[in-house]
Amino acid sequence: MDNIGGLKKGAWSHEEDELLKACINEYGEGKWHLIPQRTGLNRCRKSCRLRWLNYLSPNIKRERFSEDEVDMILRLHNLLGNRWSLIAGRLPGRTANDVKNYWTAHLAKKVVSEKENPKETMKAHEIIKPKPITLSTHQPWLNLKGKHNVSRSDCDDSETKISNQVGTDCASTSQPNLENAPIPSAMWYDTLWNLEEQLNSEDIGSYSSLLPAEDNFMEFPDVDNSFWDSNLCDLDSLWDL
DNA sequence: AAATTCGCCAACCGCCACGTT
DNA sequence: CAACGTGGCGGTTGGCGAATT
Repeated sequence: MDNIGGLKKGAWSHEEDELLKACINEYGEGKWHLIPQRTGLNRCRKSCRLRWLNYLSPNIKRERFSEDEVDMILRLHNLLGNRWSLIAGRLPGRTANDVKNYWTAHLAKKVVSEKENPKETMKAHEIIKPKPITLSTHQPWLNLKGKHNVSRSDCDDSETKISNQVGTDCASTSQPNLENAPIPSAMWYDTLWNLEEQLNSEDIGSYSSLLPAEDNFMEFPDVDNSFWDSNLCDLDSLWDL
C-alpha cells in the first residue's frame, strides 16, 4: 500500500468503495473536503471525488462505446477540441475520463492519419459546416436560470417551444421530450459554432467565459443518441430554422 | 514457457476559476 | 485587494492483463 504523507494512494479497496458509497448515499454529492472525516477514509478530497465520479456513481455506463457515441465524440472533438467534460456532458453515462481515455486509445491516431490522408467523408463534413449565427451571452435563452420552458421566439421569430425534461437533477428518470428536441439541438450547435468562430478570429483570455452558465447548458433537453445523430446529419435544415 | 511489448484504464498531479473571508 | 479554500479540468503516469516474440 502506498502511503505518502499520511494519505493513502493507489487502487481503491472494496471496503473503501463501500465507505464512500455509504457516505454519498447519506449526505449526497459535494462537500468533498468533508468526505475523509465523515468516512474515516485516509484519502484526499480529490481522490474521493474522482473515485465517485469516474467509477462508483450509479449513472456510469460500463459497456463499450457504441458507434453513435464514437461518432458523437469525433464530431464534438472537431468543434471543441480537448474539452472532455463538455463532450462527456452530451454522452449520458460517460465521464470525461472515459471519453479522454477512449480518445487517446482509439481515436487520436485515427484522426491524425485521416487528416494526413483525408477521405471523401471528411471533405463532405467540411462542406456542410453550418452557417454561423451571432449570439451573445445576453441571449435570453442563455440566461433563463431555473426556467423549464424557453421559447425560441425569445431569440428570433420562430414559435417553436423548447421543453426542458432533464434539468440539473441527475436522479431524474423522466424521458426526454423528443417531439420538441430539434430546436435545442440547433441552438446548442449555434453556440458551439459561435464559440469556434470566436476562437478562430481572436485571442481570447478564457474559453469558459464564452460558454453559457453550466446550469443553463444542462437545461437543454437530453435526447437519445440516434435522435441526436439524425439531427447532426441534417444540419443544413437546422441552421435554416 | 519465459521475456518483452503493447494497450487500456484508473488514478494522480498541477493548474485554474470562483467564492468567501 | 489579497489570501485562502474548494471544486473542477486536462495532461500524464503507473499498473496490470493480453498479445507477441
